[in-house]
Amino acid sequence: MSTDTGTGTADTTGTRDDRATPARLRSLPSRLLTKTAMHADRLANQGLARADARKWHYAVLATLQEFGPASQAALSRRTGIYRSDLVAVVNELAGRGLIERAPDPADRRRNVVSMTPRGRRYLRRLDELVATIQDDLLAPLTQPERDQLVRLLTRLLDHHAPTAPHPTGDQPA
Amino acid sequence: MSTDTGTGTADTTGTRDDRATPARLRSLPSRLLTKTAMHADRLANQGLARADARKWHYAVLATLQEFGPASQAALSRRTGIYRSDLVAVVNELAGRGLIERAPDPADRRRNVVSMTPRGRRYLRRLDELVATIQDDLLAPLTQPERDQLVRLLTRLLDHHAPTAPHPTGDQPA
DNA sequence: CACATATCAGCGTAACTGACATCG
DNA sequence: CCGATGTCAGTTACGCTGATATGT
Repeated sequence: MSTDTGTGTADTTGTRDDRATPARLRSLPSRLLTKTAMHADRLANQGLARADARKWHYAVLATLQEFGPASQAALSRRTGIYRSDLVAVVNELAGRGLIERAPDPADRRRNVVSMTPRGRRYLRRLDELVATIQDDLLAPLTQPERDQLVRLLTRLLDHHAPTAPHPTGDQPA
Repeated sequence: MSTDTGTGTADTTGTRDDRATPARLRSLPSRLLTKTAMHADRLANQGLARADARKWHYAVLATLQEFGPASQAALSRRTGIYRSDLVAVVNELAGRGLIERAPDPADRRRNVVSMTPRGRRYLRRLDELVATIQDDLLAPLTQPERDQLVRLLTRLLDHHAPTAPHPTGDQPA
């Protein structure tokens, strides 16, 4: 006993039960995750847009601050952004004077990317924005609930992405 | 006291701390959501691919079964698939004989979409696949934990998508 | 020679927008 | 004339895959 309107009671006429999500989809974990992530992304993008930034910019700057200057390859591995896509991000950040890209004298293949003072100030602003975004996103939850959510998601993620080894040389994380 | 390697201890040399995600990103709820959703999507796609299906196909078929025959516009609202994109999905499903699209005699703008017997059988198969997928996705969690996760996500979603009104005529859900 | 780095060019999918003809 | 419906064309972002030139 559950879902079975079968082919019976139709709604060919149109305007009635309309616009309701079917039960089987409503509580599908994978769907819930996707939809919620979508809203989270929207919030994040809108929020960061207030500083003309996107998630990638924040990821790179935060990584630079926590680990210090690094090559683009290292940045790629740590942020989870593909080497190929990272180029554009680095270009943009460098173009705005937030980071600097200089050839590594020790290894001439590399670019050493480092933050500028302006980049550091900018990152502080982004940190605030990000904090606001998370708060907005998690608004309906109490603090313990938020912690629980983070724990549950972390466990799912750790289980499905066990410090992924990478065949090609890129990292899909 | 928390995160502050500042510009100090660098890693210009390359191979050392490499490949670790910065603390500020690691537990960011929005990031966790996005990443987890990404893995969930991957699982769903892989799983459904075993029956040459995608999420949209499942959504449409499940909706048809629960509400009976409906116009494409109604399907769009209930599934959250845009009217424009729904066309292709309906084409595919119809092409495989899983649904039927017939002009509505009562309202000549409409197509009445309904499932065929073959579509019903197919949906049963998809239902099994989907169940397996969810189980795979939630593997690391106990049943109460799974329920909790669903509850938390549902609350987030309900809060941020309060039966969204739609300006244009499409629904962004 | 095998490997890493930076870069570029391109693909597939998904969400989304706009326009348009048809019809109520 | 307004609004809904089905359809098509096109945009943007993102994840991901080569391939290539250079250097270790």
